[in-house]
Amino acid sequence: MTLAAIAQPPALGAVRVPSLAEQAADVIVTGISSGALKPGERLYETELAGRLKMSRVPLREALKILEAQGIVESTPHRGTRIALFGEPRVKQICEARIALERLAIAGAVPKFAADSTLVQGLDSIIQRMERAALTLDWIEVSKADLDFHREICRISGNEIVSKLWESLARHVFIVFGHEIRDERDAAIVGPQHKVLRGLLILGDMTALNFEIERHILRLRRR
Amino acid sequence: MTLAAIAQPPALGAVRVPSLAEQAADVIVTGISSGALKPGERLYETELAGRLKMSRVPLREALKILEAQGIVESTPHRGTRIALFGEPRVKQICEARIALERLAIAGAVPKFAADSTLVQGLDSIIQRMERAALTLDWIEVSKADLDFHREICRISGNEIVSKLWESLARHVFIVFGHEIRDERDAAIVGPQHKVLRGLLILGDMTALNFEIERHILRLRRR
DNA sequence: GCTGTACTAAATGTATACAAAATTTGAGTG
DNA sequence: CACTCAAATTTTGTATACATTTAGTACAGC
Repeated sequence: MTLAAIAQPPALGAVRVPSLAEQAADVIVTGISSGALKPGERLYETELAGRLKMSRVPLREALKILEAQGIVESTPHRGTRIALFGEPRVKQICEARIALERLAIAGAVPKFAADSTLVQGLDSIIQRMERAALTLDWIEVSKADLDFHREICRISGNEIVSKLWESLARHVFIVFGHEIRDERDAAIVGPQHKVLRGLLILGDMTALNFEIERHILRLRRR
Repeated sequence: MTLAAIAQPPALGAVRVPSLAEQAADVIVTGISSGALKPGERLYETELAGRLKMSRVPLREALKILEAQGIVESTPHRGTRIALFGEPRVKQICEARIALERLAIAGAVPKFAADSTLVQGLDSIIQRMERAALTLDWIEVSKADLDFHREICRISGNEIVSKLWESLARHVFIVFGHEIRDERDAAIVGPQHKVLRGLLILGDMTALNFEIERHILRLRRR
């Protein structure tokens, strides 16, 4: 075995250059979130590839990823459509999110107890979130929000939960994009996450199980 | 809008001809489950495509799907490897499965109460399972097992849960493949699912939440 | 006038070919 | 003999081109 093969993590701090397929998937999801692409809309491979300045091959790979995640639906020889994001779907996303995040939190709590430096990751994300909230940059707020919860999944060490979260996060990002938010929301988005942060350190699972549900459902009751 | 576009479900009873990418994904998963492909093993696109008698394009699409589902891991320009399925991973899969299936069950119970013909789907799957168990055809038993739980997800009407289940089911299928089972297991696999079937009709959520955990964890304590 | 069918066009599914990146190999040097 | 550097090989990433299937359309038959 060679030395390079042992150093599995790519240089540890290496700049991950995502493939065109991953980039395309992100652009499509961002497009749906921003409203440029509408739920139910059909995606023509040739046209979309042209707009994204790439060939059909990486675009198709992106569509396969998004299909596996439930963002788009495709039937053989009949094309690909963006999934619908109606009220029932949003409810389902929230339900799944609650279940998944409870798992992540349960796994993360002992890690926070064992290593007190772990909160720093959350803190810097909250900072980023609050900075973005000041300028009402909701896209950046949403990304930081998702990063916050992604970080909890990562810390939990549960790779299955992390993977499922990646699917769900794209749905949530799209739902976030369709929400209408104002200055009042900007004021509370930071404190909301600080509550979770505090409870994670305390390790009070009862309170966490209650609070994470409230945290996720807060969006829907407006 | 055309008529064909309204009849969204492709002919309702049409034989879904899966694309080569989907076929390839299934073959790879089956290969991991059967031991032909080993966890940690690197997958060379050209070689694998040759063995599956297809070109690299659909194979790569398959790998993107499997990567999104966490079955394989790939880093740009450095290839794709089969994920490791150690003891912690199996535990994580079971945990996620319990959380997900509880959601599916909660959604399915009212549907069973509203339409008494829905159980027939479960019954025919159990029949299939028991027939396969008689000949100790564990691959078919596993597939029927997964179909049973997939059917619950479908009946729940929760498409998010269904989608996440599709990811998880492949992990479970691989874990099933690594289990060693004998005649005694063949005798209990049917009754086990009949217990769930009965509780689903009764609609006793407390018992279901308890039983589904026992059902899933049974594998691990051996 | 309506139904059914053959034909045309377009979009998807797949294969081949080329470009870029990384690992491996080996020669040269300290 | 170990180490460094660079060429060569391998492998992945992407683009172009071809085949297959489906949807749309016009026309003939009833």
